[in-house]
Amino acid sequence: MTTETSHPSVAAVRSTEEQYVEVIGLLEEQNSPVGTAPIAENMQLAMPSVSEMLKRLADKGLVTHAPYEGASLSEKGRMLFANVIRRHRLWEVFLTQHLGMSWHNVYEHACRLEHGTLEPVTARLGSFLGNPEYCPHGSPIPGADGTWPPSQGQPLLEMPIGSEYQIVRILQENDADCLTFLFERDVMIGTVVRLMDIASYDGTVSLDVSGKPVAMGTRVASRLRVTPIVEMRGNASGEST
Amino acid sequence: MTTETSHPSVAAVRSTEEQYVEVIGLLEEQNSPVGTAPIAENMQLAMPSVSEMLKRLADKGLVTHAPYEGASLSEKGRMLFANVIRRHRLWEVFLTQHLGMSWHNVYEHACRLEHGTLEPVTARLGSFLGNPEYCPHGSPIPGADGTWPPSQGQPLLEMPIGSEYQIVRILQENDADCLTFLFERDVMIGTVVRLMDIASYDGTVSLDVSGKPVAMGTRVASRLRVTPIVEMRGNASGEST
DNA sequence: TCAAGAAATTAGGCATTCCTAAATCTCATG
DNA sequence: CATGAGATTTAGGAATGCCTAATTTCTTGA
Repeated sequence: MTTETSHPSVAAVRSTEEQYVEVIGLLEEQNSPVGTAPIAENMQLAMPSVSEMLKRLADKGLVTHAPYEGASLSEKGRMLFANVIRRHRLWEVFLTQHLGMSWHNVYEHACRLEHGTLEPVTARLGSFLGNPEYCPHGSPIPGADGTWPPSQGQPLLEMPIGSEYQIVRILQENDADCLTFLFERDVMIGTVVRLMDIASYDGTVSLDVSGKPVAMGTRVASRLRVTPIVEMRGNASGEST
Repeated sequence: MTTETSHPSVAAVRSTEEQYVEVIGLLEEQNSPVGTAPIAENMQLAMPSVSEMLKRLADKGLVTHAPYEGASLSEKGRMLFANVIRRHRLWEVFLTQHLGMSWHNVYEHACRLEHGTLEPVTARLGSFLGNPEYCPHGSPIPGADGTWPPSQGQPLLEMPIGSEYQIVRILQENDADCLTFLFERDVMIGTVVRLMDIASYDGTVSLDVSGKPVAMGTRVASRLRVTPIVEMRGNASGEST
């Protein structure tokens, strides 16, 4: 903190590095440290490319990385991560709320915009949007100071069968195919679903989405985060469209 | 037009190439073809870097370039140019009108955003902004089809002395120092100025900006484009702030 | 315990895009 | 028409960031 940069987005941080930090940070939310393979798969790169870059990120102090043991974001890396995610998710909010784009395909566009967004624009974009705390997929948006709003929702698969829940978050928002799958079945943030069954054989999950049956595998279902809905007789709640 | 891309922003056009095309296109508005030196100066690069890239842009069919004779955008290059400028200036409008940024420093930010903006976002951003025809510096914004609105204004220096004019365009909006110079003297789009004098000795231009005298050299003054104001007695017109 | 097999790294290359230094071309002018 | 200044290109090299192929390390089950 001597003559160092105060805003990670401004200084000598290459756009490629930001992308790596973003992916590593997101993967680390699932399990840490992150191996080379998941990063390579996520970024559609060959493993040696990732291996090499991890070394360079470690040199820059953005990650800690002992060979054969995966990578974790350093303190500096986590600060950059929060900043990148903030930019990313603010753009997602802009793209959906103001440009009318659909939540299931804004990830890629936000990804492209985030790396060209310097701090003055980030700050003003935040104000313009009303400093939202959650992105269109329900994930938290770090504040300008790097603090995270609480994560919302509990895993749908851990909830008792038979009750109704409102979807408040869909994880792994960078998996476009998964989001499209859900989008086409009207499963999105705010949707009220009733958990009908989790098949003991292969784990297939059956939902009722405002009267329509929807089935999905555990891989998809495990990404849904919900809050319980208080059951009211005679009114199945009114947030379907 | 066989299996080619229809939108230049999407396909195999590198962001670096877009920047070169943008600079070449802008410089070509002053005089064509454009030499290696002005490009290098504008992009803050060494001349061999430009020379080499011009060869590569020529290979890609974006410019025509015979050695020692400067470069001009090809048809394909002009299409890309219009598209890049469209994205650039739409972002400038967004940054000033919606994020409240000042017209004199949005160029750089728009420059960073433009290269990450794919067609769906460009189209929706255009609609969101009401498909404006002019950027905050008064330059025309090409439409989605690549057609340009007419250029506005006439050179201030070609106007008769003593009359009032409204500034409708400031050229070379990528020259931040020049824009700041003007900004600090309240000379901007919409400002009404009276042309007081053009010194025959060194060409220094004297203006009256709502009662305040403002002097500037020809290099700056030659970038101002104005429309005449019909003189009305007893009302010096009311657009100063 | 030990040998697949999976995961990760090293080795060696390539494309992009920049640089400095040196050579070359153009053009105005004496 | 020769020449020197200035513009431009060529030559040679470096950093980034990706690749394939080969090697090394880790893990796990027989």
